[in-house]
Amino acid sequence: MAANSRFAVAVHALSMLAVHKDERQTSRDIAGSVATNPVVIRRLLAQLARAGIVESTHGAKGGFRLAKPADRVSLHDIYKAVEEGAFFVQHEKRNEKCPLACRMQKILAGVFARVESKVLPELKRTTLADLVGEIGLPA
Amino acid sequence: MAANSRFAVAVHALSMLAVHKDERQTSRDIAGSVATNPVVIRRLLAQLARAGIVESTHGAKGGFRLAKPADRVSLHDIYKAVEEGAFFVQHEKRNEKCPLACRMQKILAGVFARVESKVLPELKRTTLADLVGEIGLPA
DNA sequence: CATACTGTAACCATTGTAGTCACATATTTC
DNA sequence: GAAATATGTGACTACAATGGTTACAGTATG
Repeated sequence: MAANSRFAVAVHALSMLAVHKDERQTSRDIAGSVATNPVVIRRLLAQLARAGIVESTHGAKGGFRLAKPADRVSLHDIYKAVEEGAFFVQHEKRNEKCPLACRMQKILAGVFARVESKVLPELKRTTLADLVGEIGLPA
Repeated sequence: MAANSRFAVAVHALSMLAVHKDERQTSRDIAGSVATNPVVIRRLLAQLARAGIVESTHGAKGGFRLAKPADRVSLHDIYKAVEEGAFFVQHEKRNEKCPLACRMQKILAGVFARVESKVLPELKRTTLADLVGEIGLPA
């Protein structure tokens, strides 16, 4: 893995929990499906646990499960939990003495806000349950 | 600068060219406003030149200018020129023997495509001229 | 020819992410 | 209670992307 695939991996892992909603899944199980290291999964799911999306139990027969029904977990919840910040980033330095540079800051903020206002509703509308529905029948 | 601010810097630089549309701007001029190194600007504008968005001339009195009117340069054109790939990225590895993992690929692709279908029209609709219009009157 | 530009290679520093090992802690099972 | 099985997390390595910088070849102007 090279690029930032945290969101994709999170959705994959959570879909797995949603499909097997009656058994706990271990980080090893999930890592097996995602083809990565269990520690990577534990770190990612730790963030999702802090966001109230999953629950974990230690010890034998332990593992992870969803903390709420799949139709109450939106992609936006997941995104917020695992990715920080916005889709676009401004350059933080600029020449404060340049009038254009100073105005660009607000203009770019406006552009980014407009784009985000298109994306967020789509992410909020889609839930884990929708994705699981697309899978067809669970294994 | 830490994060990926190429798109923001590109918009900043191009706005500058749009505002001063009768004089060529040098990479040094632009770097002065953006507060970065001229080479960084030249590298970025070289990509925009390949995309047909700016033109450059070498030598004394040389520099950069827009290759077409500001109302014919959309933010989408700029984005395509300076950022590669999509907004979201999938994890490329997965357990090919796991039925869920295999289906996740298509499901994620669908999700990402839906989000993109919300973003692209917004980027295509907005032009450099729109941004320059927001600046108020040029210096 | 001197000057003033772009284009680009080369290199360094920084940062973010993934991957890995190790281990403290918690829970179940026997 | 001891053994087995989990999570949570610190520490470390490897790697890729980005930005910043220096240097220089090529090119246009006057």
